[in-house]
Amino acid sequence: MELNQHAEKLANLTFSLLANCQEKEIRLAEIHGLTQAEFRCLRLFGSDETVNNKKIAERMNLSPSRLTRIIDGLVKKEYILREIDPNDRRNMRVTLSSKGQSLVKQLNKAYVDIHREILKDIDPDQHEPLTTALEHLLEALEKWLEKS
Amino acid sequence: MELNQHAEKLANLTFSLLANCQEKEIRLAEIHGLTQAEFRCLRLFGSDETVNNKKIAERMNLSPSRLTRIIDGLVKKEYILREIDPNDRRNMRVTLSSKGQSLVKQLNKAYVDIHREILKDIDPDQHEPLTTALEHLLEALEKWLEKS
DNA sequence: ATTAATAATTGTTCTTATCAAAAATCGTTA
DNA sequence: TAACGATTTTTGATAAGAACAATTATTAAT
Repeated sequence: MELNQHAEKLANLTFSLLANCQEKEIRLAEIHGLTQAEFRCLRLFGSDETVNNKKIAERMNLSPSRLTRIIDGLVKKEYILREIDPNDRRNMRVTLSSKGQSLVKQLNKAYVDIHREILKDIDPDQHEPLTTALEHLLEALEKWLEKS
Repeated sequence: MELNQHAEKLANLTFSLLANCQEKEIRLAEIHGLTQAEFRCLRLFGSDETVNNKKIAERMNLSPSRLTRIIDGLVKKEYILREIDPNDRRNMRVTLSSKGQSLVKQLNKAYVDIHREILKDIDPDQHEPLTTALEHLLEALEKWLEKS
């Protein structure tokens, strides 16, 4: 009864949130002259991390071949560097260029700024419960995805 | 200080939630033999609503021409009916077939079921704060999108 | 009665993404 | 050490997703 109503409300909320978050990502990517895929790819880089093509593909849930082209674009735009891994010449060592690093830093900052603005519209007493509840939600969601 | 940390945490959370929710939608669509677009389209139908092509396109943030093809698919799969609006013969009256209605009902039920399962993993005391906080988050997000 | 405006469709084109095949390299084992 | 199998990336072909422009059918307005 209570549970059902909350479940229903939660379902509608996540549905709307999903749509709005997607819209937000599109806007942010546009602002920086990147495609959504490029934006997501950069966003998944730790600022001074070195990974190979396949790892990124797994993180992004895309095929390696798709990743090759996305990285092609980011290399052409000079946001990332791609060189053969000397330890295993089958691998590509993909890293952020300095230009890429500063953009990622800027993107992360903008991303956090937006959420700070959003938090400003919410009663500070609710900040803590909001984040912890969302953590639980994420955890539960991941668990559901695993078993299905 | 406090605000910054919460903003950062919230940014990471919504980022991960977005990815997981997208994955969840993909899974659900697959289960029912629908494309993501078709799934989203059906999900946007009130169970006994009648709308025209353009309205749906606006709701889904897609072009009318794209919508024509999506609806083509759903008509072929016999989930919806499409007929000329007698009041204004330029319009198409798009409605759910009985088959479509039961599917939508089923989809909604499954959607709520998932969230009920998720809520089961969360302390009941947190259900109320979670939903209200999410409502605020959604509101604030919409406000941000409007002004940008 | 003609012109302007609106809704849907069709054809074309671009982007996004996958798959299969090829090329390069590595590890293992006969 | 030569050969075979496995792995990583890339390339080419192809399918699906989406937008845009042009077309058709209809309505509204002057």
